[in-house]
Amino acid sequence: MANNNPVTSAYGDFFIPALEDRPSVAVDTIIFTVRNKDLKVLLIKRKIEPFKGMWAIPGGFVRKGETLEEAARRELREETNISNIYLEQLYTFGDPGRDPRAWVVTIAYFALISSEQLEIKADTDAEDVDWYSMYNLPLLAFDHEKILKYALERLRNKLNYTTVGFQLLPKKFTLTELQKVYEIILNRPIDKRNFRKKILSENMLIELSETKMDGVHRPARLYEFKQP
Amino acid sequence: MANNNPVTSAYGDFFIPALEDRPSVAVDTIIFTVRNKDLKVLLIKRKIEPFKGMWAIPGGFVRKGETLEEAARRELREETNISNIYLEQLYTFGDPGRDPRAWVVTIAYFALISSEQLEIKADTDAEDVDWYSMYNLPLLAFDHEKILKYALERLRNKLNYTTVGFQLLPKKFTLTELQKVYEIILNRPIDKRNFRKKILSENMLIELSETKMDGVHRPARLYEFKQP
DNA sequence: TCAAAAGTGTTGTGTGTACACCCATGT
DNA sequence: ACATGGGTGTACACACAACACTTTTGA
Repeated sequence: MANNNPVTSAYGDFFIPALEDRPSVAVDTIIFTVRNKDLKVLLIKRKIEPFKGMWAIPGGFVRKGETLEEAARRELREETNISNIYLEQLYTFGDPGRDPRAWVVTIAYFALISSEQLEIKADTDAEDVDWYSMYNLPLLAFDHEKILKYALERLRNKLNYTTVGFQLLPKKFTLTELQKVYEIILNRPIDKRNFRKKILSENMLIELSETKMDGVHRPARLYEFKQP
Repeated sequence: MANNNPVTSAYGDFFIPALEDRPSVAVDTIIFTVRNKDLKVLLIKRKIEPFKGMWAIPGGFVRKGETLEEAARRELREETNISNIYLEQLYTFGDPGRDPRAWVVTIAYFALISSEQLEIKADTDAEDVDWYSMYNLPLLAFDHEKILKYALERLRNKLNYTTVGFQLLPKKFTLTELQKVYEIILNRPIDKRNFRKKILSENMLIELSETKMDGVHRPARLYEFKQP
């Protein structure tokens, strides 16, 4: 195919770009969880240049025949043991210089997993994969710091008008546990009475008859999220 | 290069997909404007198969060395005469079947232009390019109906917590004109007193000393948006 | 009886909504 | 003087924020 291929409207006249004028397309997935009173993100340590020794968001190239979301879910299964988790498209990053080796357009997704689902796949080298606090990030490769900041912003916004918060908890949880998730993500204390009033007024929770003992004090009522 | 190329983590081991395993990457831009008491979108009539005779969102392939937004702005300049307009990334669509000819991943943008900027480029064939009401769309090619619906939803949401509404008006405008923009996009009537109270309380407007006469009635005060 | 977290109500403040009349203009 | 859209204020409902004490448990 000629090198100087005409590139014009995709849907008017259809001159598809020459093979060598196409970017590679990847998906990167920011995997959030809440553990140890901290908001954690899964990162992978780079063993090769560029950015050798720095940390990166897990990702991989999209394969022929896959939807973008399928690619993200496949990568997630490869990094962790879990399928069927909350996943949402975040933003697409395509600046030509963002990967010094090649032109890579990345569709970023973010995933939320609960502490009960939390289990890194055995066959990934423990040295290379780790959870980092969003409030204490290591040096990040590529434009990944920008991507993480954007993901956190989106997560915080979504907390206020959706039910994403429940995705970070096991099936049964106490209201205090839910409140802690909100406090950790928003990084500020929340009033207990106001929080309970608001959450319960939304009618998204089923009050169970069970309680949970967690130390030398009054047991806490357990709840379930209404639509699993 | 071998046909059976390993495809793995983009940022761990780096095996970039073979040239023939890469999608083409396009940007499509939904161009909104408000005119004739209607929310309009710019569409292009397809002259070839597939979807010949149906209408499509303007778009084109991203070129080497461009950012995604630059590609969207370049396409916009090619379709219309205007640069320097409001542009925002919407969502990325990449289902393998969405274009029957080839694997095309499209990053959708949406643009807002004011009626004073509104001018379709002379060299585009008038038969093929037209403004359509969002409330009375023609048959759309590809997955473009889905994309337009998503864009409208985003625009409506943004109206409530941002200042995007001003992008659809000329520099100087009356409060009634601004209210009409809101009513047309949200597709419902708004109370005049409440609307004015809310808009003015946001302190985003400069009250000019000029007024605008528009018929046989009291002239209306003109305003400007604070940060152009 | 003590420590520790669970659980519970009231009040003030701000925001959204409903609603009706006078004003300035040209004919 | 009349038709037309411009311009204005008040009252109610609801959401959010501030704030302190009692309950249940195990040691």
